[in-house]
Amino acid sequence: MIQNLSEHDKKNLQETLARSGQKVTPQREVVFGVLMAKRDHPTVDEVFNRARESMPGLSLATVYNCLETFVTCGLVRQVNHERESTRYCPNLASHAHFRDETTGCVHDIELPAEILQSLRSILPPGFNSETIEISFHGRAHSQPTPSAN
Amino acid sequence: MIQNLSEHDKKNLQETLARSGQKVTPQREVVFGVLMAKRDHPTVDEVFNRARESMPGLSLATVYNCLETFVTCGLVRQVNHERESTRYCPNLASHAHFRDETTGCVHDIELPAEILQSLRSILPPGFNSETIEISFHGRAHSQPTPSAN
DNA sequence: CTTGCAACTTGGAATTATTCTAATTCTATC
DNA sequence: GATAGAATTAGAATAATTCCAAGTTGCAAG
Repeated sequence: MIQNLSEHDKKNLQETLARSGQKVTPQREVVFGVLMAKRDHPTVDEVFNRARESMPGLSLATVYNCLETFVTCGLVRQVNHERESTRYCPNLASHAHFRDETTGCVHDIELPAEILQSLRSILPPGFNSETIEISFHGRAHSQPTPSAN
Repeated sequence: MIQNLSEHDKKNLQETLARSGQKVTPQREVVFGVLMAKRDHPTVDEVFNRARESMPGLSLATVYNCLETFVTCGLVRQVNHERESTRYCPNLASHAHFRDETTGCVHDIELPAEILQSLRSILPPGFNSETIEISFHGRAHSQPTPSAN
C-alpha cells in the first residue's frame, strides 16, 4: 500500500513547487509519494496504477501533468531507453543508468565526478552541454541488490 | 538526385548482408545509399523522403524493414534522444552524440578509448554491459566563440 | 461570506511513431 | 521456366503521449 510522504519530502515538494509558482494538490502529493515510496524507475502507467490505489479517481492525464511539472521544477528526472515508455527517477544525484535487457529493470550507477568532468572535456569548443545522459545496456547477474518488482 | 553507392560501400553492403544470410535488393541499396550520402542522422521519415527521390514507389514499411536489417547486421547504429523519432547513424566507430536543442541537429563526438574504458570500470561486479550510450544535450554555437568557453 | 480568477484536473479525442498483417512480387536455384 | 523462400507493399492496428474543452478547486479581494 502507499505510504504517506515523510515530513521532509512533503516540505521539499511544497517548497520546490512554490519556488516555481505552483501549488501543492492532493494529486501531486500522491504522485510524488509513489515516486518516493519505491524508487524503481516506474513508467507513467506504473505510477498511475500505484497512485490509484490511494486515489481511485485519479486520471492518467493528471499523472502525465504531475510528472511533467516535477521534471520541470527539478524534483525528478526522466529516463528514456530506446523508444520504450519514459521512466521517472527521484534520484537527483548525477548518475548513469544500467538497463538489464533480461528483466527490463533499470539500475542507478554511481558516477564519479572526475568521469563526468573528463566527459565534458571531450566536447569541442562551441559545444555547451547542459546535461549528459549515460546508459549501459546489458545483463546483470545475481547481485545482492535489494530490488523490488 | 541521390548519388550511387561507391564501389566500396556496395561491397560492404553486399558482404555484410551475405554474412547474415540476407540479400541485396534495390530498396536496400537505395536506403543504404541515402545513409551514406548525407551522414546527418536522419529519421526514418527523412530517409524515406530522400530515398523516394530515386525510387518513387518505395514504401515506408520497407524503409523501416531495411533500417532494422542494417541495424541487426551491424551496418548502422540507432540513435535515440528522449522520445523523438529514432535516427540512424552510419558511423560505427565508438562515439558519443551531442543533441543541439536549438536546431535539433545531432553531432558525433569522438570518444577516446580511455574514457570508454573508465566508464566501463564504474560498473559494479555482475553488471555486464554490451553497449554504452552517451548523449549530451545543449547548444552548439557554430560561430567561433570570442574567448571564453 | 460571496465572487472571480487562475491554476488544476478530467475524459476522451487526436497525434505520432512504429509494428503488424496478409497479399503480392522478386530472385536465386533447380 | 517453375518454384520456394525472402522481400516488399499498403493499409490497419497499436502504444505512448499530447491536446482540448469543460468542470473543479482554492485562494484573494471586496
